[in-house]
Amino acid sequence: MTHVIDSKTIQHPHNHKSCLQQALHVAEQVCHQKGLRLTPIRRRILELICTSHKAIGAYELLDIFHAEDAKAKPVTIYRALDFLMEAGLVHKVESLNAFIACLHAESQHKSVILICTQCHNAYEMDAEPIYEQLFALSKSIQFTPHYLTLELQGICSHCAA
Amino acid sequence: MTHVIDSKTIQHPHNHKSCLQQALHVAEQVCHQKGLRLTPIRRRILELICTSHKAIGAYELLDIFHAEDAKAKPVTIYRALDFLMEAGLVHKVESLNAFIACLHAESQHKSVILICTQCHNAYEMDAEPIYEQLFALSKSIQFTPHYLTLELQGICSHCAA
DNA sequence: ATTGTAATGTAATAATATTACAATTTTATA
DNA sequence: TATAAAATTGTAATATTATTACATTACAAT
Repeated sequence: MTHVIDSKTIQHPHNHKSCLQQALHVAEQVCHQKGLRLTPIRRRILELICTSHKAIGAYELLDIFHAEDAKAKPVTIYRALDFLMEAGLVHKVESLNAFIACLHAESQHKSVILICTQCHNAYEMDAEPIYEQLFALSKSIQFTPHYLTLELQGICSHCAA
Repeated sequence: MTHVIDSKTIQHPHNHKSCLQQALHVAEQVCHQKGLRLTPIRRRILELICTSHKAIGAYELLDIFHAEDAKAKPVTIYRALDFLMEAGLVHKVESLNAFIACLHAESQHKSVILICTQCHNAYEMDAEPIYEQLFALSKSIQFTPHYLTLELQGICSHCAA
């Protein structure tokens, strides 16, 4: 598998096609199980997000999708994103105002998002113990926890090497 | 101390004036120590942020500040915010695109921001052990950690009661 | 006093996200 | 199968958040 490399868009070696297949397969299953409709637009937006290992912005998605479907408008993308996030298939990276696919959508969502500030790749790592501790800590001061935003910026192993 | 209460702006009892004095005093110290200039604009913006226990948006700040200084433009606010964040006096709440004053600016910044989704108050709680664990965890997979975004949404004790 | 640096003024615009309402498609069921 | 209800998509407009570029002023160091 070859990768296009430039200063702004570094792709580390990775079997991209299979992780896309895997993600879409899981998405189908999750939606079927939850009685949700993974329509062509929604499926395609998910595909586009999966195809990038960087967090991708709504208007980047729009640029790509609009080339395939001239009717697409900002709200087309945001609706699809809302659906995909609601379904747990996509996460918003708040510190980037951008979106990543959730590669373990079928199970828990107690993860930290690792963001490389050099190559801009972003990926999730399980962090359930962190959630447990923070939730416990917050309950100890009578704060009822609902949703945790947990994003770590740094330099990934590929870029450090 | 009396408080104005409405459905959108709940103020829990709190000695606001003293925490404002305290924050400004610390800000002066921090800036002096670091050789930074807390100009009137910067000081006033910090004051406005401190005066709210909710995270406050840049354009909310602009509305208030513009009434006092008709020359104020968006970039006036963003410059002051950049300075205050750089100085460690203010934090951006990424999940709200809004800003809070750091009430322990003189010491460490390893905290979690607790955001009440009912009254919208936001405050920091020390979470150093969480930082240590996450940093250790990320290093164990050769990810070099630089900056952590840690924000917990939920219901505060006042609102739960 | 002079000069370099930092801060502010001013205008324009970019980037991100939402609202409102109409049209169409899908689903459920009469 | 006809049809009503619900969900999805189309379309336009606009709101919200943030930045860039360049001119001017104030400050600090010599």
